[in-house]
Amino acid sequence: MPHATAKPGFPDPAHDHGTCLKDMLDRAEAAFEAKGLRLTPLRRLVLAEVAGSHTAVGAYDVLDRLARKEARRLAPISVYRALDSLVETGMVHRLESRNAFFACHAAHASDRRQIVLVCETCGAVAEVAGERAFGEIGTTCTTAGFNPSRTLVEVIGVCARCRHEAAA
Amino acid sequence: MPHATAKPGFPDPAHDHGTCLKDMLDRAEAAFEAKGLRLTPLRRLVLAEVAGSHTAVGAYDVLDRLARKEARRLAPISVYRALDSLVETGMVHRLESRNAFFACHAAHASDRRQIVLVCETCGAVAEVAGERAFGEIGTTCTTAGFNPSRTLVEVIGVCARCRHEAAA
DNA sequence: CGGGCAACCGTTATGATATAACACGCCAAA
DNA sequence: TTTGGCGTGTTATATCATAACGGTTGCCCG
Repeated sequence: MPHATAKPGFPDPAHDHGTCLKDMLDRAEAAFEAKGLRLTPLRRLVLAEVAGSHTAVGAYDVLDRLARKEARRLAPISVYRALDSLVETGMVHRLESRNAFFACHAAHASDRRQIVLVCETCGAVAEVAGERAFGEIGTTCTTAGFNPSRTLVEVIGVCARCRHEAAA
Repeated sequence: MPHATAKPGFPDPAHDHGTCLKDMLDRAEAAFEAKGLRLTPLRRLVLAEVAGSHTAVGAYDVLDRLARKEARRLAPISVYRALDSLVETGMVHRLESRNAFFACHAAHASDRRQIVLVCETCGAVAEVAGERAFGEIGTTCTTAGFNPSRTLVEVIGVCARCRHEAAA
């Protein structure tokens, strides 16, 4: 059973990230198509940078990395525009608590009910299904007479792997 | 029954905000004392600005308002330092999704298990108890082998009052 | 065909949010 | 009375994000 993940959410560090990335690009192709948008070379580059790791990256990180690879330096706005399109198509999410972006490896539905886990040790970001938690939040909102349009759940902590390493 | 609130969470617009503010300052006095910190004039001013409404305000909003009232202009860092101390004592929370700050009118325990509701129409911010939701999130984290240290739940939507007004 | 529209990107400039680094005064505890 | 932590001022800088305008491309549709 190759590439098995011990726990849901965080990736095994031994996983084949090349495959990971290729899958992302395939899904992106479809997602852009579905929205009548184009997955242009620029967007592809930005997506590749964001999806290059399982951590969240800032827009200017993307900018710097691309500058190194591409020899030309993009304007910040270009990166933000690319990121906007990637967020809009659901390929990338924004990590609000850090003003940063991370790739979505899950292809979840447009109604995102995912809990975002952020490891403060290794920086990895994972999404896990949060149906029950989101259900409770919805109930609480209803009780308060509040009509939610967007719900954000981000948890900062330590992932299983880092905790085990710390114990060693 | 004066000053009754129709729904928990959001304040009645007719409530006596002067009392509200005074209560805050009293609680602040105690909270700073308890942490061995001082509620200095500067911190008091910043708290008063943040607590002046039930909406979230940016650090530079505070800065601008104080500049108008005080005739001198503080450096941004001074406001941020004051805000840091207010956040540390729990008098003010940060609204991560907006890079802004709001006053905490609840005196909840240091382990904050509150859902933050943000009305996108009137800008008001309310906190409501989220025991069950936080419980579910905790369970999900455990399942994922994740050890949480800080959990953030922010819901953007429309409060009861604004919804009723929109219907009119 | 070709007019028009929407998406896309470049360029320049600016706005908004946040912190680094260093100096000094205050005050309370040793 | 020395010392050490807290609080603030000052200056400079880092980091995050968008406004406004112009030009190109691709595609739909008359």
